[in-house]
Amino acid sequence: MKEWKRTHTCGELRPAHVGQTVRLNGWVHRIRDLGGLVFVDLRDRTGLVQVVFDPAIDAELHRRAGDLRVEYCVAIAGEVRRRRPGAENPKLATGEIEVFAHALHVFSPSKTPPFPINEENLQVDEMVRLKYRYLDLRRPAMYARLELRHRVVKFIRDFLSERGFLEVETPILIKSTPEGARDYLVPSRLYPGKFYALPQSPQQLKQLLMVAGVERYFQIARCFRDEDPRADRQPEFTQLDLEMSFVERDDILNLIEELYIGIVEQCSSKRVIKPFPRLTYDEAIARYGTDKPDLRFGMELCDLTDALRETQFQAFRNVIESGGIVKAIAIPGCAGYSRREIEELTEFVKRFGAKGLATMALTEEGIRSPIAKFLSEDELQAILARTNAQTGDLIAIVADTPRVVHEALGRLRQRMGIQLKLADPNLMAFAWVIDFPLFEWDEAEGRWNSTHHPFTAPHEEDIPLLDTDPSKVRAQCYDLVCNGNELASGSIRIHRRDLQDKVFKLLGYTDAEIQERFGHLLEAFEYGPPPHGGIAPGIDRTVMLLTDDETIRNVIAFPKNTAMVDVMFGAPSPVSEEQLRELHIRIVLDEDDAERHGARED
RNA sequence: GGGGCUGUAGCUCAGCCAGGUCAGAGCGCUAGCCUGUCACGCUAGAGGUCGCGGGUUCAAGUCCCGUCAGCCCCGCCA
Repeated sequence: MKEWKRTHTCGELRPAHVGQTVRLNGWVHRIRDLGGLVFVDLRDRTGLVQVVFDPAIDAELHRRAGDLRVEYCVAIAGEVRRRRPGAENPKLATGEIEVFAHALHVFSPSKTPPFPINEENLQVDEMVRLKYRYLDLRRPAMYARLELRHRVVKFIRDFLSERGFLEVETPILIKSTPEGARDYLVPSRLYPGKFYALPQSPQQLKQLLMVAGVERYFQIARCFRDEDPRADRQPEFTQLDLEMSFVERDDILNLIEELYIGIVEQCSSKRVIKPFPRLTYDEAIARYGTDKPDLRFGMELCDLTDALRETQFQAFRNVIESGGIVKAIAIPGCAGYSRREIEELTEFVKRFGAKGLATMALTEEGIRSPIAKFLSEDELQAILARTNAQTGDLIAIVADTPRVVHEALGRLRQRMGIQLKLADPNLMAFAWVIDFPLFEWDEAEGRWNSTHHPFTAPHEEDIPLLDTDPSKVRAQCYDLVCNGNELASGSIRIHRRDLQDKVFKLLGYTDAEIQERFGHLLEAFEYGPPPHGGIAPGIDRTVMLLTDDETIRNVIAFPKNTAMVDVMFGAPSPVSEEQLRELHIRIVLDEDDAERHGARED
């Protein structure tokens, strides 16, 4: 290696280097063999440079260059020369110069890669990319993602360090507390029949750090949740976990707002809207039908309930009389939608519980609508006025319970915003959503659930409602949303033992359960816990938004696929009898499982 | 647990909806030619159990059933 060690990187060479003899290390990106002259684009992580093999310099070397193949890992030594006039390549940062090789060393040859490394815009089957992830990551676009992620995390570390935060590591092997998502379990060898769990988040640990007097904590924390995957989810993912003592909500909101403005402005070329709008949960639901609205476009939900209270259209009237609501959105420019296209939208909203979708197309010739004949002129005018629809728009109306109406129209709004390209891809439209309800009623279980988590503090003035109407208690919690994604979630925590007990009781925990699951935290809270609160932004999603990726997998170096399989390593995999014996574990498969997956290593 | 889409050469795809020259294209690969290319060019060639199994038919990438795999979504994600 020593005599071939590089003096320069490929991407840094400029006309200023002309005349210098340089050594370069890298991979053969592309070869153009003209017979009498061989051009090789040499690539390292900094970029590309053109190397020329000229028989006039060394005939034998020129011959050997002809044997090079793509992705060979090589060193070359040569002289930097300015390119002859007209031969410059403005597409390359190094395009004004080239390196005339006088020596070549092949560190290692390469088989032909299973997919092209040198084609930027080729969409390759993700299964193949994941299997050969080390080759996928060689592609400059993928390296750029790793690099961006590094810069984002470094910015976070610097930003918080400057503000007095301490980065503290918390354990990966902790205790299973069967709240929320399914835990990943790790069997204990020393304690037969007992298990550790991987943290879904360091939630309780960071609160204990506040009791410990750390005051300002953060961690780039790996979290594990055994739930079914999605494009924006992985079984393990990374959060910026953060907690502060002696603060109130706005201290955290202001800090994170400044942090995210910094991330976007320092690490990307996207725009942010400052300051971040703040919406209450109720407002977000009412206007956008979701608690994670995409604010890059309008198309807000309009309430038609009042205007249609006396309507003769039974479908609406029945809904309203039984306590439901009627809302609408005006979808711009879609008045020309065919029956088939409208039918497709109807199917879409039905997936979210709507019984149907009423539409009114505002064409040049007037209103085209299957329901117009059931509505009075006043009612039609009210709908037009409230939706502020213009000629050419398609008004989409859903009548149902508030929950269904908001879900269906909220999803339709988001989908159409993207489909109609109303959302500026260069804009990061952040917003805070605040004042979530502390509890939500769980129909299936017939009890209250925490909207955020059971340590979330209620608003002071709402505490009396805990005894009278828990559904009306607002939580001191907050979500950071951006472009229709939830990026972060946090809250001011309960630090009073009596209040915490009261909340646990409301959630239906018995004293024994409270003791078993939260005893350690509650005991700590008997030793002078400070008022505290925190937040946990998702790092993967943050980076994914900055890179415009459709999936979180693209910003994770070694992700799992949607079957939760690591196709490069082949994990999960069977383990040996010996390993199982040590862990006191016996595999019990039912017949279907046994047929589909062997769980033992033979 | 449920739904949708996809599966043809190493890669990206056409062919399927009207079953019968349907084993095809581009890129890549191999060989030859080529001294200013930069997606080099030109010539020739190799390469496919059309995901797998079954069925219908004289005949199946093509139609039917099942199954596997991938992606997306619903449920789930305190």
